[in-house]
Amino acid sequence: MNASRTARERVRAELIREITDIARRHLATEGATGLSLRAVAREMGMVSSAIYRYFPSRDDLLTALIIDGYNALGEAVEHADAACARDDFTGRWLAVCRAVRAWALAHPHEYALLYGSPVPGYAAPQDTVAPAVRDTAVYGRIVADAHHAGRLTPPPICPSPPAILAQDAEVVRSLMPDVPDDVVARAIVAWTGLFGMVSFELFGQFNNTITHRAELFEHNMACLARLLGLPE
Amino acid sequence: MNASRTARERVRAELIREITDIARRHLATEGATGLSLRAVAREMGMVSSAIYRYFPSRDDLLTALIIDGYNALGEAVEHADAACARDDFTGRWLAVCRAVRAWALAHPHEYALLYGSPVPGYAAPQDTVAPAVRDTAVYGRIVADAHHAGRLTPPPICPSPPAILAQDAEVVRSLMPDVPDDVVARAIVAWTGLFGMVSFELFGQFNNTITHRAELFEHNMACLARLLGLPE
DNA sequence: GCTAATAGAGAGCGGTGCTCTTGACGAAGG
DNA sequence: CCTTCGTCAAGAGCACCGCTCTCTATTAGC
Repeated sequence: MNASRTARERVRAELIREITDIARRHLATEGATGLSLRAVAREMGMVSSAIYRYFPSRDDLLTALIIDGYNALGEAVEHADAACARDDFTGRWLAVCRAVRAWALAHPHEYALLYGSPVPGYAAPQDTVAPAVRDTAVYGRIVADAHHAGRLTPPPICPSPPAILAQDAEVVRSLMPDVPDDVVARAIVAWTGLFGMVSFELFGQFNNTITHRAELFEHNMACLARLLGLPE
Repeated sequence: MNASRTARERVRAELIREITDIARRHLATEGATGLSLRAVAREMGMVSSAIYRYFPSRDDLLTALIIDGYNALGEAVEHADAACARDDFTGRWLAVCRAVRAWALAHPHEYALLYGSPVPGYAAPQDTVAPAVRDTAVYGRIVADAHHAGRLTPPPICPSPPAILAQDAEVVRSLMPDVPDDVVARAIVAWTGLFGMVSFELFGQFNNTITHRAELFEHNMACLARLLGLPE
């Protein structure tokens, strides 16, 4: 009875898995707007209406892919960080940067889904927020570790953040505990700088201009590391 | 004969203008994927097939909107820069940053079209590249002006760029003449940082985290100014 | 074994981009 | 002046989309 129930559940889970797999493949080749429930159903030998037994709408399928994407990126970032010596904070930051860029280049459409223009009419449900910060959590840990090890020497060039940002810093501190406001602010600069760089490359802003993208990326991330206060 | 020909051309130009106006309004409310030729035609009291006399495909209409968007953003940036004292280089940089952010917040869907995920299957034709660098050209002038005025003091924290980037720097130098490679590299860091920040805010990455976005933006752009070497 | 839940199939609605054909109109040339 | 030719709006139609509804067959649980 329990076994039989799980039997049905199992085939259902298997079908859901197959749907998302096919959908992810379609996403990778055609992009988000080219993802169609009917095409997925066709490839599964199903009639289109049957898909709705498993995903009540196209947006729900998209949500599943988004969550998968955040988790895949987060996992890649976690692995990259884990492969570094714990006290090599600059190395950990650079490893995270490279992991983000590599994953984005390998999965451009998924990256666009996560960090590109939001799909109109689509509101990210609450289930996405936890996977969405997996990569940021790794980054926050690096910043916090470096700070607590006394290896984060703020460059003298940055102004100190206005007092009003203290509230927001408090929220961000859940990812990088016990770090002062100015470090939080610089951490945001570096983090947005990383994704600005990756997005520019991936979304075509470097076309006809930058050819040595890996080298430029490496150099720019080193610059941001210095701005963040990481040692050389 | 010439007058009559221009008469026909005139009504044609007027219709094209009306189509793009309506399309831009639809784009602003529904976003790029919600832009439909049929809806535009409906609003014009035309039958959908008639639109194809003026825009051979949906992508061509999109291209027109993209060019308009680049020009609108470029114009906003040019005006913001022009309103500053020529030798207030930091002020000019900050004015450009604020102009980009303000325009993006006012036209989120157009910004997404320009700097968000590329529309799948859409390749930007060559006509878009000139308008696309209007804002960057303004930025390049600021950097070059500051450098030649001797007001660009490179912070000691940045590594110098690898020699291989010299080729790409040569291309970038068409926008900021006679500027050394290391300045070019830092200029790219700041520029991608600006758009990374705007994109994060606009694409929802700051949801549930950052509330004082204008203040954070201001502070971060000041940080990037210092990284760039601009005076306080 | 019977009942109730579940899954798939099919038809259908309104929408999309795009193509092709048809008929009307206006401008240019004999 | 009249004809010819290019332009344009219109309509029908194709293949696709998301999504809903109904009907039937299967299956699980009592």
